[in-house]
Amino acid sequence: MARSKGVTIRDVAQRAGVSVAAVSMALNGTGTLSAATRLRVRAVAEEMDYEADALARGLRRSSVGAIGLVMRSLDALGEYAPRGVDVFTRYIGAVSAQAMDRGLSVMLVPDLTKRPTPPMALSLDGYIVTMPHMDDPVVALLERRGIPYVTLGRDPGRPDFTDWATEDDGASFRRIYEHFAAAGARSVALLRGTDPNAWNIDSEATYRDWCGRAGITPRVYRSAERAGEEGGERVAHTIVDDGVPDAVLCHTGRQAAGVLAGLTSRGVAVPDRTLLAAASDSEHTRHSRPAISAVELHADETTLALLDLLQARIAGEPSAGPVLTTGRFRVRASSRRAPAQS
Amino acid sequence: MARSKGVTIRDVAQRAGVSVAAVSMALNGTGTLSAATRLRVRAVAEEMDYEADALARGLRRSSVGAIGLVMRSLDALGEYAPRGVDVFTRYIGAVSAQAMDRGLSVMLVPDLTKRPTPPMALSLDGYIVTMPHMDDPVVALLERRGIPYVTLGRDPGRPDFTDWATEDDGASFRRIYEHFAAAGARSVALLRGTDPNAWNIDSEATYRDWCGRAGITPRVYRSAERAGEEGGERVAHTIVDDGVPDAVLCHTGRQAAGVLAGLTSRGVAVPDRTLLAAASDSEHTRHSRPAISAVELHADETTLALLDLLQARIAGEPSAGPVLTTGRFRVRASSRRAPAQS
DNA sequence: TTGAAAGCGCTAACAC
DNA sequence: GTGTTAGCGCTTTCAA
Repeated sequence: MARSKGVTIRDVAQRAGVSVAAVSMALNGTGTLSAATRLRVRAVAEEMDYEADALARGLRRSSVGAIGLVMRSLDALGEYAPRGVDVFTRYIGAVSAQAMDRGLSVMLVPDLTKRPTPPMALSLDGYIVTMPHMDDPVVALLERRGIPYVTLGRDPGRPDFTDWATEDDGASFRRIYEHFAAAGARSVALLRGTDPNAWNIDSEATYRDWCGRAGITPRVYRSAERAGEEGGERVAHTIVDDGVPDAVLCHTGRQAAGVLAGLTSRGVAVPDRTLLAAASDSEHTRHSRPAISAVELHADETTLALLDLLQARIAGEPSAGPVLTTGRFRVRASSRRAPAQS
Repeated sequence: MARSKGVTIRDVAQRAGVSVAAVSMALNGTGTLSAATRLRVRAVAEEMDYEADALARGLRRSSVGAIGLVMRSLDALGEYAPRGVDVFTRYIGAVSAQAMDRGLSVMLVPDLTKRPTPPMALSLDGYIVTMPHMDDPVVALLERRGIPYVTLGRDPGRPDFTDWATEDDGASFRRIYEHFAAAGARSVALLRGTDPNAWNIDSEATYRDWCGRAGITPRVYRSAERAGEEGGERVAHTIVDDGVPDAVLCHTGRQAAGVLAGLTSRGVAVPDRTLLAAASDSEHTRHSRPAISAVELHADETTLALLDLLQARIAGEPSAGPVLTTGRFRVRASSRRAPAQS
């Protein structure tokens, strides 16, 4: 339907009085054609508003000028547009925009292993997989099919895989702990998610490591990402029951907002009694009262690296990864001792 | 490359001991096949992890299960990831997410008329074009090629075209003017953008109409969208030179942030002396001091309508458009007489 | 320097 | 019921 009115290579050939092969060569700059024919064919093609069909071309070349983006965190969430959570859409936007600048189109694809498989999924030139899980089936599928891919965040199950980039979460987390410590916090609790990705796994490790150095007893809580604010709120009660810590760090903005609500409802003042921060930003962290300190996303640098890595992979060049970019912790009222407006 | 390892329909046919046609029929549920063969073929296909090549399939069917999204505002901006402006990425996210739920993939495509044309662009099943311009070449191209499309925001040059949806901007603008008036504003200036799209054109008309009814002399200023905050700041000076109005409404968040800066630098206090609001939200409106009142984007409802319209168009059904969804004006400190924290 | 022809993997007539 | 075959629009040998 979409391609019904298309001018084909045959039409051009006929009009130019040459063979289809000549047209193909002329337009792709391949083969040995006289400059004259080449020029004439190009003129005719231009005039006829001819545009090679990407499908047919891809069928031969097996390259369609488009890459896929699959966001595992959203797949896990079971919801592709969670309210107020904008980190994901920002990644999508950043990737799409930068890919465009390279002449690549980006297709957002849901969990590749779920049926029915999105039609074009297996025909794309390559993939960016965000936050792959331990033994991620999507990664396995890509691997099995020989489709080039890179990941945002390392693949926790494959330390040897180097085609990944991420913001330096370890550094961000440490900065937050130090910020807490500087404000006098002695006990710090961590609320992490349950997706088995590097983000959760490595961050807990960073936390335990830091606790070890600081001589603090680790207190790790968990709440599924999909439980959102409610999950955070539930955990807040447990935290209070276990004894109010001086500071709480939550992985997601939604969790942090829930924890804030929970703590407040139990009479625990933030930031006066307990400091609060989130390791990823969202509408929730920005608009809570008090606003919640968080690591702000600056996707551009990371997605740039990812595209570089992916293009190298597609071209069959050796990996230059992994790439770590800097995260930026933004201090807001929730972790400032002298409360200020957001 | 990407498709190198692929199992083809022939492999399946051979293994199942049937013809390729039988496999095609079995998997697509078409033709007349005995239940037995159908089942057996399916089993074999499953076992071999066979997945039909979308390219080859599309070549025959001319339908690839993917739609394009082209954002004219970003094309005009010349920059696909403007800092702090998240309305666009939110649209992208919303569309992608909802399309996924319908088994459609979304491909973000830059200006279709610019060379080189994104390879897959002309092979997609349909398009969503956001904010088409007057005599938009992208729309013309789609039209010429017979590719179904719908638009976010009406096509200003074609009043008869009905396949569009948008938030009810007219209502939003009127609500803002009334909000201004209720706060005692007598003179209201408008700062609009220069892209020749419905958003700019209709909003100015709404403004002039409202001024007429309210007996206010219209004061329309313009600043190119791509001029961003700087543009807004420049205009602020002109506005002050022309005489400080009681209120200023800016089309974009970036413009509003610039106007705020400009007014402030000239000693005009917001909101004490002059009220300020923006007709579209962004990081700037949310994080300025004072925070700027703005129409918050709730893309879901609108994108839902757009997808409905597009699917109808693709299916060749009659148009059910246009669709108007409700915008939501969020009052913040910049337009509240008793200043409060953001 | 050019053209003819063989497919890429698939679907849909049309035979058997 | 099932298989054969003719393409979809393109690229790419291989001959001419």
